[in-house]
Amino acid sequence: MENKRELFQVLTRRFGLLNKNCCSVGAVVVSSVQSHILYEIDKRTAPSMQQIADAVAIDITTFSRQIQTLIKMELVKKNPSSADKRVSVLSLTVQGKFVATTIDESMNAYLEEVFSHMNEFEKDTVIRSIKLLNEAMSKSSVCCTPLL
Amino acid sequence: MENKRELFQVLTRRFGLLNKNCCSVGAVVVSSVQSHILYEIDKRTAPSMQQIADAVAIDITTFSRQIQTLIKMELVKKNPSSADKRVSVLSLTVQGKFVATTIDESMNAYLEEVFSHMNEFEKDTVIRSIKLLNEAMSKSSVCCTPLL
DNA sequence: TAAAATTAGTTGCAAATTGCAAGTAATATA
DNA sequence: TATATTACTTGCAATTTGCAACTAATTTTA
Repeated sequence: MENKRELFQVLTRRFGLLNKNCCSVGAVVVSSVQSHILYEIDKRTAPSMQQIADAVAIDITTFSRQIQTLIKMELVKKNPSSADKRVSVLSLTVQGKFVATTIDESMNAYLEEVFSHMNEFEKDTVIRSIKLLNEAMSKSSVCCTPLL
Repeated sequence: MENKRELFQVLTRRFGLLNKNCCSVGAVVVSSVQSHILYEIDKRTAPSMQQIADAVAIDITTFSRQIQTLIKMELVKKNPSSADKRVSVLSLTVQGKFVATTIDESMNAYLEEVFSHMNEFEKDTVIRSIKLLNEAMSKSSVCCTPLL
């Protein structure tokens, strides 16, 4: 029975690092939180602030300010919803879409490179395992409530 | 061929969250970076500042200040090395050791809980996959240098 | 249907975190 | 012995963070 935490500690650190370094596209430099935000906006249709804030699991006040920054950078647009005037609908600008896509491509390229060190069988196994893990984590009662 | 990035994005977000919430032990609250630092100090014998800073991949100046904070919190001690007077040797205080151990236990407990949603075979497969992934990532030429 | 409660989002702090540039002191190199 | 390198620290200055307290819109409820 090996030390599971060690394994995950290393893995998450690597991904943290990767996220940190992923995020400049030409002259545009986005932080890793910002890249997550772009990613989630891109994935959804007409999402609200709260939806994205929940998806990336950051405080709504922090999120509000991050969006302000992204708007200044002309990567994101914010429009009042006609259905509910409290709600702001988020979308990517053309540039934002480009940045999101470029980051996505480079991340996938990186993952391809990583997987190139494995044979087909290993590759499949690893992918399936990550899926299993994600499912198990979402079922877990412990995650994301204070642990102690 | 599914979207690998999506899989990893979700996984790392979950672990990020977990790390965020992991880290209060009684009255002592440590940030996730600080818990990584404690973890790495605990793992090594008589490590230097630079060694730990490299291990957790943070800037040495930021690290220097984080250590100052941890010393004020009485979780870490710093002693000049007798072999090389430039070097500071780090160690955990009794309290620091306690905090590190408690966090480690709660993380492992969480992981056990997550794995409890799987059968033995799946469990083994997932663990083996994480190992494979870590190895592949360490072989990668792309990781941790600017991607674009 | 008017008052009360909830929801979405924004600001004002104040603290913590970050990294670059420039420093000191100790050691290694030429 | 002079020069470079290494280990670490400090001075900024910018960014990021979260809590509390706010506005405005919508729902609930009595």
